[in-house]
Amino acid sequence: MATTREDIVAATTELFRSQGFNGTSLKQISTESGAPTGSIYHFFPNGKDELGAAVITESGAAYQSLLELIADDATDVVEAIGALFDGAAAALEESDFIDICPIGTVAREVASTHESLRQATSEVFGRWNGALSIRLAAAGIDGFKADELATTIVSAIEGGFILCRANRKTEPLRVTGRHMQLLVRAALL
Amino acid sequence: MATTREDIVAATTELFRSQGFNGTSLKQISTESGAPTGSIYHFFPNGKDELGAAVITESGAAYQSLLELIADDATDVVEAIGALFDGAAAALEESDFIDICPIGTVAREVASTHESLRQATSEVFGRWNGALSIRLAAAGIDGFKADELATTIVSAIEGGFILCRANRKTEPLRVTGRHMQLLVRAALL
DNA sequence: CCAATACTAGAACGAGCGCTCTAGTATTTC
DNA sequence: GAAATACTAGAGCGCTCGTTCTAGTATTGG
Repeated sequence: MATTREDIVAATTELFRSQGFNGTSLKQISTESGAPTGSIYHFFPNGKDELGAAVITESGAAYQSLLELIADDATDVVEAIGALFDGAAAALEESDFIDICPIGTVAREVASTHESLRQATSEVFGRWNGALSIRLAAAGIDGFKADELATTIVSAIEGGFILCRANRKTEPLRVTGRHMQLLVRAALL
Repeated sequence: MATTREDIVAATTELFRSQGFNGTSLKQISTESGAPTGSIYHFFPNGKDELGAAVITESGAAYQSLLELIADDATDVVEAIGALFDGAAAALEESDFIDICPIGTVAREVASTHESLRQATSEVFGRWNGALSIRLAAAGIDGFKADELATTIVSAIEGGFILCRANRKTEPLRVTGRHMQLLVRAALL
């Protein structure tokens, strides 16, 4: 059984996915989560900004766990990259192209206007980069190259979400994933 | 001398870059463009949605011209890709990380809620893809492969903007650009 | 069992939203 | 030069925004 706080964060995460930060109102969050305004302000006294930061940090950690699960399940790092992009594409299709990463959306919207949120997104991306980088390095890629490759892979996933959502097609993520596999394979030689 | 309509579109484009669609109010657009509300509704009778679509279509065309200029200025297609990403990175830094592509931001925000805007973003991305694809094919890459590569390149640019903006660093775009050059070079062999 | 704390509940606030409307001034067209 | 059209100007509409506030109910600790 989920706590009220978890309900609020979960509902907000879902709303951020399809409408972003500015497009989501506290009224909607209250309705979708079943928690009244008072509860939202009880758990997040600084209001929407604080709730937004929690959504970014916590959903960022959840994505990272998923990423690590996928990676450690694959037989090699090249297969892992493919599974990552194909998994994202499948989730997107299943949700009628709603289920994109909310962090990239919020980063674009508010990086210039809400410094605390910008920092939260930056930290999450940094951690993803680290998780990917470590696994690429473990597969035999030089540390610096691994870090650069991880940066490109995160960029490609986030950009892939944009094209998939705009076109209502999963091809961009799948195609981009295959190109990322190619880059990793080349770095392994 | 710019027309009032051009002033409105230009001001809105600039505001979308830093705050997105939902984060930008008509009041701000009026103030920044110098045009009163009446003028905005004179040129865009269907209001904010119609203005938003115009911003996407017109700034999309402007970016495409820039892309073609850069591409046709370069000695080869690999150099062109590098110039594209480095140019984007430089513009970003010069503008204190505000000057990202507004189209990717709007696509993520409103693709599920404003069908007309989603279509506008899809068309723009399609045209960019075409412009890139033609040039990759002209350099000797098989047509289908060229199209796929173009998709990945557009994804990578848009995703690169996210990481750069979140981290307030230009490295992600530059690193990603070098990786794209690598992919193109590999496809040319 | 009672006091303190945690949490729920939602009405109400001022501010700002997108949009409409009326009235005005330029500019064109015949 | 008169009539029609194009555009400017901004006050004001109903509504929703994020936030605050008061009052209530559970839950906990001594």
